[in-house]
Amino acid sequence: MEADFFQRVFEVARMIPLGRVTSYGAIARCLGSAGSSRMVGWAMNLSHHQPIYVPAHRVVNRNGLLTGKMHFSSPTAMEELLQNEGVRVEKDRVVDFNHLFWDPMVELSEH
DNA sequence: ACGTTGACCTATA
DNA sequence: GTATAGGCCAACG
Repeated sequence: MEADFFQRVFEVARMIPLGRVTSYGAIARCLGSAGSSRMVGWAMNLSHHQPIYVPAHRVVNRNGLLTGKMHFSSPTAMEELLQNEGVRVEKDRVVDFNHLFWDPMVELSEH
């Protein structure tokens, strides 16, 4: 069950519940490559080229900052998508990020 | 082929 | 608490 790193990232990203957010490091750690958090960002970049829908807007950095919003169709598309799901975004930052944080490793482990 | 960049994180001072 | 350094691996020029 070893798929490409990017493929796995897409899988986890799709598992993110609606109205929840996670971080690159959490996904990278869940995949076993804790230090490869940067590759998660690259994977998200390729997510737009993927046939499946990948909610890249639900993935933010450790500080809950929308660092990748500039890579979206529009500079405001990311926060608009998040707010559309009920996630409050202020100044390119997720409000109550700690409360909305979704750790794939913990959630999948307890399941 | 080599050097730089990048949607980041952790550690140390 | 902030500031600085190192690491990570793939894509781009």
